[in-house]
Amino acid sequence: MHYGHQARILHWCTDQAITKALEEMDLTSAQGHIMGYLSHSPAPPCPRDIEEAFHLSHPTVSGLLSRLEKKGFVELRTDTHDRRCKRIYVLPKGKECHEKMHQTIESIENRLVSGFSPEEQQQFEGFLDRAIANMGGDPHKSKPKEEETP
Amino acid sequence: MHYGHQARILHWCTDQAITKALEEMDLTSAQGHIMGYLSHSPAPPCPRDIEEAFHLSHPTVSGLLSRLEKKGFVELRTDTHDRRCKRIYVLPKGKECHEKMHQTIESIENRLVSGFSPEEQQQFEGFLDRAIANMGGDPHKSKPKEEETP
DNA sequence: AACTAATGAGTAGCAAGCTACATTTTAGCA
DNA sequence: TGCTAAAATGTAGCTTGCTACTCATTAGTT
Repeated sequence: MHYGHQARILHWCTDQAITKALEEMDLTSAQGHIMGYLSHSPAPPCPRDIEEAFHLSHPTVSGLLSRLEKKGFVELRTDTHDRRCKRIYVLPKGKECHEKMHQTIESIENRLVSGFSPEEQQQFEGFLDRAIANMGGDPHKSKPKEEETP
Repeated sequence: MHYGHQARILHWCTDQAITKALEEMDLTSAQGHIMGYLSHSPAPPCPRDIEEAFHLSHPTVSGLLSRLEKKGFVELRTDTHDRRCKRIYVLPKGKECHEKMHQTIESIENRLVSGFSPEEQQQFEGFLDRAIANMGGDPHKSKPKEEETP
């Protein structure tokens, strides 16, 4: 009867592992997640896309991008068609660490469920999804079908 | 294959629920957890105990306690026998919210696993514990028997 | 008894999260 | 066309987390 605490601890030590793996690339955990997102984006996204993907607030994303820009991982340029928007371009320094980041995340995911049978992995994932749904769910993931009923 | 992300989301939305439930008591989530710990302590603990219980750093606990003291929930007094230590005393305003906090935490835990059968709850707890152990474990919980071998 | 170790707490300064407010630009409507 | 509403970003100021450093006090050693 302390699942909330367990979720907190699990998130905490997973984040520790990510932090440790990324620090040699001069990236924090939060910055690394954003770089991972950028590496899978077909077109340069705008800060708003980051906010929605990670459910973060405007100022948080703004600060993260400023620091990533200051370190030379990305560059922000105003969109030509909509001067309100900024587009996030990954610079060569940012592209260098794509593969390493991908490997890092994958190895951490594997480590988390090492010793789990395939059935247990499936059960665990199902339990997590049900618990998340019970708590209100991921607000940016649970409304994919609202446009079908105009 | 994204358990780390699920753990992050589960922790996030659980914390949202706690934050919302506590804000009418003028407590943040972090402050509420500390008040909960204090309400179960037989003797007034020192900041060091809080650090170990929540694996937080000195300055974090220092800041949290200052804010709790400024709001009138607790009072810090220097220990009579060891003048390095501070003792954390819960003031009347802090005691008022004990029961409500306890109910809040309990109802959130129940909500998290609502719809789970008793067997599923047990499995889920076991999976979480195994995943935590895989990631290195809770560093302040895994060394309880070191004093038995002097 | 005196010197050194270790321990508890505090401060400075940073990253990352938030709300609330301000600014600029676009979109839509009269 | 011009006025207002909405959208994207930015800024100010807060809480909460961290590391590195400093200070006071106790404990241990000689």
